[in-house]
Amino acid sequence: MKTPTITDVAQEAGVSVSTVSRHLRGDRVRAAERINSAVARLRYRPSPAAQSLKSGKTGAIALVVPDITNPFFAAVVRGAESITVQGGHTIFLANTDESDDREAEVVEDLLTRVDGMLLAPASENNPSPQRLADAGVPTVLIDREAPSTGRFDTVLIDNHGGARAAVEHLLSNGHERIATIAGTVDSTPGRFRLEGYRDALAAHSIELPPEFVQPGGFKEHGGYQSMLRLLALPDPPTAVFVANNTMTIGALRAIKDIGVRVPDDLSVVGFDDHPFSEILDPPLTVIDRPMEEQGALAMRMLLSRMSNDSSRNSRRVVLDVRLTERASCGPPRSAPMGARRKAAQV
Amino acid sequence: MKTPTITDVAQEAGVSVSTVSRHLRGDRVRAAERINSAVARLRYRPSPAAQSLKSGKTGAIALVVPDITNPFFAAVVRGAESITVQGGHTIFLANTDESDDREAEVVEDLLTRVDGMLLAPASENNPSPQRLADAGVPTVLIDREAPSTGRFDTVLIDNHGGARAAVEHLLSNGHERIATIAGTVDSTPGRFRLEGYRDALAAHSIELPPEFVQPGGFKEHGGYQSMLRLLALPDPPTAVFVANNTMTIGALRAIKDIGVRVPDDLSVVGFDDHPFSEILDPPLTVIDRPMEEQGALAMRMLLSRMSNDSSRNSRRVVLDVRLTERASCGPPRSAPMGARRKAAQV
DNA sequence: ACAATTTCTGAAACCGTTTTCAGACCGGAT
DNA sequence: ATCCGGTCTGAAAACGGTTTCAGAAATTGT
Repeated sequence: MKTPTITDVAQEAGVSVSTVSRHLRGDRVRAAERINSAVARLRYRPSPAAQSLKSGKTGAIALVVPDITNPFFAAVVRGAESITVQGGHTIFLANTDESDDREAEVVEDLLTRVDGMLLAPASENNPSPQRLADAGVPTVLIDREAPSTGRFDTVLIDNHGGARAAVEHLLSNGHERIATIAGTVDSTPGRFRLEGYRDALAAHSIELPPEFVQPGGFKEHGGYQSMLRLLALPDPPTAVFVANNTMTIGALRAIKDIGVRVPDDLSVVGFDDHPFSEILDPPLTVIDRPMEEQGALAMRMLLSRMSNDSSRNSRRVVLDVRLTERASCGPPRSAPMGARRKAAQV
Repeated sequence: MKTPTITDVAQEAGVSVSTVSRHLRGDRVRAAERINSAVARLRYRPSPAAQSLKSGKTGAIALVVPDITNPFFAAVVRGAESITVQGGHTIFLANTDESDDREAEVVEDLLTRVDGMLLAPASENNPSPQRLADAGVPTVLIDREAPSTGRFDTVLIDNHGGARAAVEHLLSNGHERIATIAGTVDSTPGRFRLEGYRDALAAHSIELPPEFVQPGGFKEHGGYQSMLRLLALPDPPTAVFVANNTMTIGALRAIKDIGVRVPDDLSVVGFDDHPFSEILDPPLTVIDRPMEEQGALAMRMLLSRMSNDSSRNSRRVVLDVRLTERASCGPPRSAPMGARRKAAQV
């Protein structure tokens, strides 16, 4: 009934604990057969607590994300897992709900239980990465940068370019009154996607009222509220760039509630694909990116950081994004004919 | 640079390790102040490995689910977390991808690292629960039963009743040619939802060809394939009950690809709500259930099982479901006028 | 002021493993 | 037969905490 220890195995096999231990770690040992059968008979499993006390290693890696519900992070998890299977590390997954406080708790707790951490910080002025650095826990940041940038390996995507491509796409459809529902501005993707939006408009010398930038906080409810506010504007936008997938769900719900038609009344581009994007009516045009690869790459960098000399310079990788065109964009209602024709050709 | 140990703290504070330990566990101690400041100065954190080696407890609880991407399980996680915050347990989340093999690995690995486990087994003939019982790990099953049923605390929902309600709803709309896209039949929800479907039809003395039951394996791709097959039938169904949310996404994609209209050509009822259900066109009618509550309840049962005498009889809780009516159901194309009128009244 | 009682303290044992250190054993060469 | 190098072995010392135990210090009562 009680969990068997290595001592029980040794006794059962008639050897010393040292011999059992050695056999289990792979050394040649004369009593190999007897030990094997003792292990099997007793259903012995070494205690991770004892092992990690001795070795200082835990055999685990933490993966901390702001929102597991988001298919993007789910894909990151899958990507990371696919790499780790061989490495023999257990993955501990944790959710912070886009909250700095929750993240601090989670990180503080996991700190001592893992050999390394993959972290997507809730915001950029978040102390967790610094805390991890102080504690000497190898860390790779995913999708979001840290205050003391440059000190951490980081796997980003081209947020600025993606946002810009989204807006350019709307511009090429003849839109000028283009609004955005932005994420949390103090997170990397939130900040850069907003900048990309602004730069694209600036490049075309388009100036818009400040209400055309609505904060949505990366959450569905925020997307809903923001879209309601945009549609309530006296002179509403003809197109909207929504800075992530969950906010897009909320935004579309608002659109549906109000009774606005897409793309006739309003064109929409989202950021990050989602299984539902294709079955919407109309199917959603989005900025897409290699999600699983982002997770896999981060895990590879972490493993390398954990095994190799950990003082090598940190790397900052930026992956490309691309526009997946579906049917949620068209010419604006009151567009000049030139733009209409151009859009029709696409 | 090296992680400080309790010995370092003791030295810094000028007391013995025992005193430090006692203070940290809450005993009254004279040098409390000095110890506190030493702890702060050294940034000391007790080693979980050492603690758990001594105590036999790990302070962690595992939560193993077949698919984190599924908003249902995401909600369960949230529900479970909301309970555990006070209890001071860390949650380790793990994903098995609906695979018995992967689950066996994960469970085997987590077995020794946690004090208790919340498990949603991939299938009913899965050895993991037995393994956990043998190892003496307190376990609560979520949403799915185990082979040696009755030996485990379990939190289920009324799958049979839900499926039956879904089919009754379609029947009351005048449908008779009602198909189903079933989940994995050797899992609890898969099995009972299929039975509920069959019993509802039997109660109305409706007999249907075997092709009207399509296996979808709870995955999106399966839902897609199944729906394609149903629509390719020489005499296709006028309504479909899809046994979970991810398969519904696939099914709707197939419907869209083929060009069938909902609900005009085909009525659809899904199982489990999803953020996207409302923004679909038409919005989806589904069987809904208290997801977070299911997770919270399971966690409460696990904590009680872990603290109280663990030999009390096991409990099996079944939560109610309810039909959330939206717009994806209508009378069949060729329905008799009576049914049309009846449906119109709703 | 002294004894009886209570509170606090440090030394040491222990949890289950890995690893170092001598030494036992083996086969082969002399 | 003896000595040698190389394998293989068990005893014992860690790893970093908690807990028991006995004794020291503080508190109380007289």
